[in-house]
Amino acid sequence: MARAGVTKDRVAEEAEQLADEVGLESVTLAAVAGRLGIKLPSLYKHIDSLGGLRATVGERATRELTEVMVRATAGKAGPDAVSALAHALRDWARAHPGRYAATIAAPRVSAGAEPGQVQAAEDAVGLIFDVLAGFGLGGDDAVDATRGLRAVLHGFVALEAAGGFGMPADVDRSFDRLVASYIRSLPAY
Amino acid sequence: MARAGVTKDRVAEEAEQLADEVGLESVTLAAVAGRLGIKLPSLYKHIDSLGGLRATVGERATRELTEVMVRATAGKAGPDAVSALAHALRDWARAHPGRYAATIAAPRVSAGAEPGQVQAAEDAVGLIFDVLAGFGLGGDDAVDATRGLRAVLHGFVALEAAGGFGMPADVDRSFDRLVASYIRSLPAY
DNA sequence: TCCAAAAGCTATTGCCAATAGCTTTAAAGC
DNA sequence: GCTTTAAAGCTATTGGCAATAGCTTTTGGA
Repeated sequence: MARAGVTKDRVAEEAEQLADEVGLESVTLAAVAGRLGIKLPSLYKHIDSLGGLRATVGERATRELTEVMVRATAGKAGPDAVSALAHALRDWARAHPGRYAATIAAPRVSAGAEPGQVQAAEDAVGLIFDVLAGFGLGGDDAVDATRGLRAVLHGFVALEAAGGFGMPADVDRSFDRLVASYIRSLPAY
Repeated sequence: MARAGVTKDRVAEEAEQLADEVGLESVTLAAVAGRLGIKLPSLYKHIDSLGGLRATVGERATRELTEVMVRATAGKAGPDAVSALAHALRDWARAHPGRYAATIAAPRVSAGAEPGQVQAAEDAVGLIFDVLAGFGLGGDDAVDATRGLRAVLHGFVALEAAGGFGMPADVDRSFDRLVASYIRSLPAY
């Protein structure tokens, strides 16, 4: 009965949606199969393993996030571009928490990472690098600044997602000020 | 045969060591029990559940990290204190990756968090708050600056632990510059 | 010395990932 | 239009794990 019409992409899409709903760690193959209307073992006609599916989700999510940031920074430069990239990343991460988590867990280059995954991660970092290029940074300075921005953005988003910030004060404002503060520091790199 | 001499603290210690060795997510009750020389079901005489054990590890790790940061900042103030706190946190996180991960996953105040866990998390944040107090910050400014420092530190440490930084450039230097950059931005808060 | 609570055990259940091997569908070739 | 075959589904099974039930043994205090 080969008629459920399941494809690798549909499996990945369902896994992504589920990850956003219940958390990346709580995605089970049984639940993904159930959503697709097939039984768990049938999934193995489309994936290698749970780990492989997670890696696929990570790569797709990384490409999606990169695309979102590219659009957000199009036609902008300097502080405007950095600010737009920062807010685009946070907005997307809040809308897609499971996908976002997959982008961080993904680039395990140490283990046997697929070329596509590595490329996707490099493209994402490359975009940040390019956006910072307008500040006249070169060599190690640019590397340090890129790492700094990635740290600032991931740290804030991850703590926010983990419920690490108490209710009271305005979290949006805290983010705005952190990003603005980072941008002001760029000429010093 | 009540003679293995297992206590709640010993269970937590073994879970912590295992978390540092294989990762927090890969800690199984079977492995913890094996290390203690007892069978898995016997563990339930000392813990409530796997989730409860993870919460206990998180609380203990938060207290340990706070203590490390307190010692590192003792007798220091201003930029020196912030820098010492930052480096103490990163050093401890690199030495104890599983424990560190537990400190972030822990403070799920939204769900039913134990009072002890909430207190431990508040103490840790309180220390950062106090260290930043020397910069003349008050009210929301202090909250924003505290969130900013937490984001910077967690982001860098988490990306580093995930293998997010490619091999080449000196990671220590990137961290030093990010922390210095943050400290320079403090008067502007 | 006794006895009751603490701490261990075996057995069992249910969920999950993964594999083996069978069946059915559907498309491609004739 | 018929046949063949690969793809895509299925059931059955295994092994690991968390969790619970219920029994046994130890051991410290009355």
